[in-house]
Amino acid sequence: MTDFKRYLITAALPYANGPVHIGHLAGCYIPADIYSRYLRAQKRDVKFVGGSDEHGVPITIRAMKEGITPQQVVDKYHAIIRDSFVKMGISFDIYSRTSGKVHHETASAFFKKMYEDGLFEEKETEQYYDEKTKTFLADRYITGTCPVCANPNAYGDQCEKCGSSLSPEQLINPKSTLSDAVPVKKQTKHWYFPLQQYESFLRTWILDEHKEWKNNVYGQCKSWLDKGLQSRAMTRDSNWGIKVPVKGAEGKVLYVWFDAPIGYISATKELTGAWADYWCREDTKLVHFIGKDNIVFHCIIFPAMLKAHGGFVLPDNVPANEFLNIEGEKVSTSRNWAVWVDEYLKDFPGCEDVLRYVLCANAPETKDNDFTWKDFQDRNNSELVSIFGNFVNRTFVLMHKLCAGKVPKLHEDILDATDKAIMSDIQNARGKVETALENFRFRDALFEIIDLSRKGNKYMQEKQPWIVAKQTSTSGQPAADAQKIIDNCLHLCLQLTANLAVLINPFLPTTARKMLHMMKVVDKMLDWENAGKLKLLSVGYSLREPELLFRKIEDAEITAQVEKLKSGLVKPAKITSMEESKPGNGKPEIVYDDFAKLELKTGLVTACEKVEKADKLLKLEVDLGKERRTIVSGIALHYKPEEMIGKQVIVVTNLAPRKMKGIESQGMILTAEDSDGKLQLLTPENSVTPGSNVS
RNA sequence: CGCGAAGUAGAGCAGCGGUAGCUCGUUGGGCUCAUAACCCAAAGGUCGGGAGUUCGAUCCUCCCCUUCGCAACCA
Repeated sequence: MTDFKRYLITAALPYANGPVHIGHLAGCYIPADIYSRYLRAQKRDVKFVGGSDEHGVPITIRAMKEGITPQQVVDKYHAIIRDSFVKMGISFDIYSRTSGKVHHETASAFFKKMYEDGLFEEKETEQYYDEKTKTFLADRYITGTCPVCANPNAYGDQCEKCGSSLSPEQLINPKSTLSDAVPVKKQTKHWYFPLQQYESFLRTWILDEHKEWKNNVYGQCKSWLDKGLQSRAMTRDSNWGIKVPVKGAEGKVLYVWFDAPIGYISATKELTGAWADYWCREDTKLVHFIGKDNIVFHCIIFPAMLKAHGGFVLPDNVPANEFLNIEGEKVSTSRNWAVWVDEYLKDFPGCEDVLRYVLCANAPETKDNDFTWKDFQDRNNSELVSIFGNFVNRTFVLMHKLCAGKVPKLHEDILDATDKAIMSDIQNARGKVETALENFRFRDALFEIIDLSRKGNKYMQEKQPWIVAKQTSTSGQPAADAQKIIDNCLHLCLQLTANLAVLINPFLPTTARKMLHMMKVVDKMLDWENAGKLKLLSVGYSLREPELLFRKIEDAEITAQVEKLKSGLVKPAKITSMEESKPGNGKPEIVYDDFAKLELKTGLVTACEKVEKADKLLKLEVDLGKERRTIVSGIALHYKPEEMIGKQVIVVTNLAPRKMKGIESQGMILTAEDSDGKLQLLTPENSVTPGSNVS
């Protein structure tokens, strides 16, 4: 367990169709970096690898929309992402990319070996195909009108407006998002990986041998295994990606979730000729840092692939974090509700460590957490500036004032209980931080360090050397006894400061370097073995004037960020596209005859009840004068059943009937949607006879 | 609908069978070396709701509610 010879740390490959935001950092890059820096400080053999994930359909679609090539898309974002990581101090030993040559060869060979060993199943299925752009369409890339709520922008797998799960067949007027073509079904062949064959292996390996994994990870794996695994297609129809290295597989590429994790292997290959030591020897500890959305791929599918291929180590742990929300709402890149790292770096130059601190201190380790700018400011101003920074600063200032700028002697003869307590606090801190880090509890580890500086402040307050200094002898200098007390206090505070530098180094590397500079010592002092030692600074050594480690963050900066976040918010896609298009609306012009095809009548709701097991559906009985009809409508989130009764509504009466949750709906009720997604019934201004024509 | 995780003071978190704890914030006091920073103290919670097991439950069991995630060819 503890005798691993090598450590291989991976952080999830960010998808190169956009920049990274703070949720990405908090989710895996910061914890992975802290862990790697900690291991390096312990002089362990560690490789920290990562890279951009550059394949997959969303990239080809972005390229198509922007009129550039997929390669140009990934080149652009790979550069931005890499730059953000470098500036944030994420210390990858290599940051590679999956469009690279080594990766193509590695992933291709990996697939080929599995293929030749007969580990895949070949299956022919029918899939939707866009004949105009000559591409197969995932359900996600087919849109049409939702049969449940009539949202015209529902996806082939789901309607985001009403949350209904859909399949492409259910959409009214299905269209390809790529070209407006009507999708047609077409035969296609793919290679499936029969995960079920690895079920018993996975069961033993995870459920029996890795009970120490985090609750969220273990729970989700157990759920998958209990449900039973199924074959999964490992190839896709696309021309962007890694060609399937099999005869007759033209126009097919490896599924991104097959190719991406192999990217960890390729990156290691690019880094070192000794890559196989890290991937193939049992005494390597492999740790994948990821966000919770990736759990199954890293705990089930990739390990099964590694096992099937043979010859690779399996991850020892997969400490997945939950998600970070922003100002109470979940991050959404499409709505631009995010704090982008590249923008933070421009807005807060020199404050990289502050963001590292806040994201670690508030990391979503056990549940989703919320990032607020107010909390960012509070943590900076109180914990970093007031507690940690201030301790270091007052130590240095006093040392210059009372000890002539040199490390004072420790007079063992007059050490009292308070001195001894702080000495053991310093010695104990290391163990606490180590335990927390070994168990991937980064928040706790960081807290222990801040707590140590808190104890330092308290110690100094009790010793109050500035008061003691006033006990002067006849010469006007502090009395000899008084000076001894001052010496001891500042000696210990300085040793504590040196310890803080060692401990904080994995978390806030830039801050640790600043502290080294003040103490005039070399990087070597940051070696982890120095943590807990009380003789890091030698007596008589002269130190520099202090510089401030952190600056206060003003209210104005915070309100500006909140403002920026809110003003940058993109309204739902439908509304923006309408604003952008020419006056009128997004749909093509029609003639009167098209409109006349609709039969619209007024109706009176006579009865209404909620449809069971459907969040959004109400079942209504509507009086249309000559007849009564049952209509199912997706308005339950906006109207209660009882308030619907007696309402006048406008009904489309010649719409083909459609079954929803087993109830046949014989019409459609018209509503208007305002900007925040709330539905309002359309209703006659004054009461009219049920069954009146609407035109 | 199914599966997983989470719901504890104003905020963020810990505890997980025996009189509810930490940090920040708030209020009051003290100090002045320190970036109006530091130290001390107080106020603030029927531990999501309900039932059960137990001498006793925040902690175990069951049901329900809320949030997030996963799955159904979304990386």
